[in-house]
Amino acid sequence: MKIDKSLVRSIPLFDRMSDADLDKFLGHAVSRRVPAGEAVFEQGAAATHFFLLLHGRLKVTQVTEDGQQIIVRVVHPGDLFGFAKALQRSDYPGTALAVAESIALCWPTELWPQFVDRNPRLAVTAMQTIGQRLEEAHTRIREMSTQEVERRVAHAVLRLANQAGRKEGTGVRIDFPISRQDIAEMTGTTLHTVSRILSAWEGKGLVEGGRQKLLVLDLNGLAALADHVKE
Amino acid sequence: MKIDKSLVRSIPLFDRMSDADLDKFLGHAVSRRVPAGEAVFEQGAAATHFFLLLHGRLKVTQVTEDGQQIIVRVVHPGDLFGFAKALQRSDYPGTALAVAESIALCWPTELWPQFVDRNPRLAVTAMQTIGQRLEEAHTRIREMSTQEVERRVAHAVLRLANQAGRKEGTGVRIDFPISRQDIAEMTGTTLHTVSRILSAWEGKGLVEGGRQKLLVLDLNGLAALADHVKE
DNA sequence: AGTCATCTTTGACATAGCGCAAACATCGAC
DNA sequence: GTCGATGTTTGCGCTATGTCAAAGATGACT
Repeated sequence: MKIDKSLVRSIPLFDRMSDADLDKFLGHAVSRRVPAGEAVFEQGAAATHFFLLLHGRLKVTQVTEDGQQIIVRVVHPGDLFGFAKALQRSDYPGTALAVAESIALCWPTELWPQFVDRNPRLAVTAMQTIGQRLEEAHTRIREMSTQEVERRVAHAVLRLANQAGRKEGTGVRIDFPISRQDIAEMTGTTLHTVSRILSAWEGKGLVEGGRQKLLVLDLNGLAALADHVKE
Repeated sequence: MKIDKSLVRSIPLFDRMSDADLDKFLGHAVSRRVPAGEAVFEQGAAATHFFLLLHGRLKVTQVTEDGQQIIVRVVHPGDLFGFAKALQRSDYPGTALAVAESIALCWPTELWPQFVDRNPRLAVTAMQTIGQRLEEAHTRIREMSTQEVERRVAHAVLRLANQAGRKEGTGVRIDFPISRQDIAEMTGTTLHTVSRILSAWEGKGLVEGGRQKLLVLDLNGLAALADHVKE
């Protein structure tokens, strides 16, 4: 298996690993193509592998007992995901669904302890990564606790623009198919409300919508909305 | 410094550490008494130490730019807190306030890497701990996204009863001073709404309130409320 | 005992945003 | 090009909750 090392190197989790160890690590990996709409793993399934996204885009979702769905996070190229076993779970807490054609590296979870034993730094950096996710989660909790829907949506869109934005003409295109429903599930609201908000924004020239499309025209304007303390 | 090893042993983070290493670890600790109402550290301050709560109770809070406060979590005896540096932050993301007279062990953050180097397992178990917190955060996000206030409050109270409950007569007493405002900040609502909800519950004989007091009389009844899918 | 600072309760009112429903747009398949 | 599936927009009414306000409780301090 021949894998480009540069992408792997670029992610903090591996940047300090020796070249030999990295080769060994990659040697155990299997790469897997995932067509859009297909799941890499399902919520509740045994956590047999952990993954690194090389290309494409995934959304990790959870479904509540009563059938409601939320988007836990979006996985971008270079992100590690399906970490469950390392966090002492035996099953995946969510479903990872490809929203665009994707390619992921897969390792059997059993290998994780070995890699950590051989390379203690790995555990440290992994912990930092998780720590970052924890912070993001707290940010989200803070927003949901204190901000009204429009500001939350503004923040979510800005984050997407940062993480998955591609310059396009006057604005920034969100670089994967995303529906109002998705945005609703990321911000804790309904697709109706999101639709209304985006329509209003479109009226003000802040964004430009479309079926599963979003183009941000005025980042500053959006940021103002997101930060603006209503007076 | 003489410290009782049994409590420290009982927490997962240290259960696999050798006796010699544990002694060394504890040898570097300083214990600190924190009177109720005083902060162990403040949001934004340089993360000079990390801590282990031996006795008492803390709440970790964050304040938003516009002055709103939320409670990130409650720290119980045996919990590690003020972890910031291990997660690659240089400052504390929140304030840790003693809600009851407390005693904490303190280590300088610089020691963390040493301990990890000497004891790689430590990093693994630490990561598991953080992973658990991440899950809790996601649970909270899920609840805030999909459940109405009353159910969220029910869940929060049940959690408190589990983690800080002391049997008392017919019911379970929440074992530290907690205000309606606190519960509101844990569930993303206002103290008014919490007060109304608790009053209603009191009417149904589920709980018994009081100034900064809460006694749960009917755990099952509350659980029913928490799980009940409204039909 | 009395005073004060904090909490708590409750009422009245306002409204954000949800649920429901129906029309409309877009895209891929045939 | 037509059709069907899937996503989007928009109107309308409703209600859960926030906001504002004021009146009790409770407990600490002197």
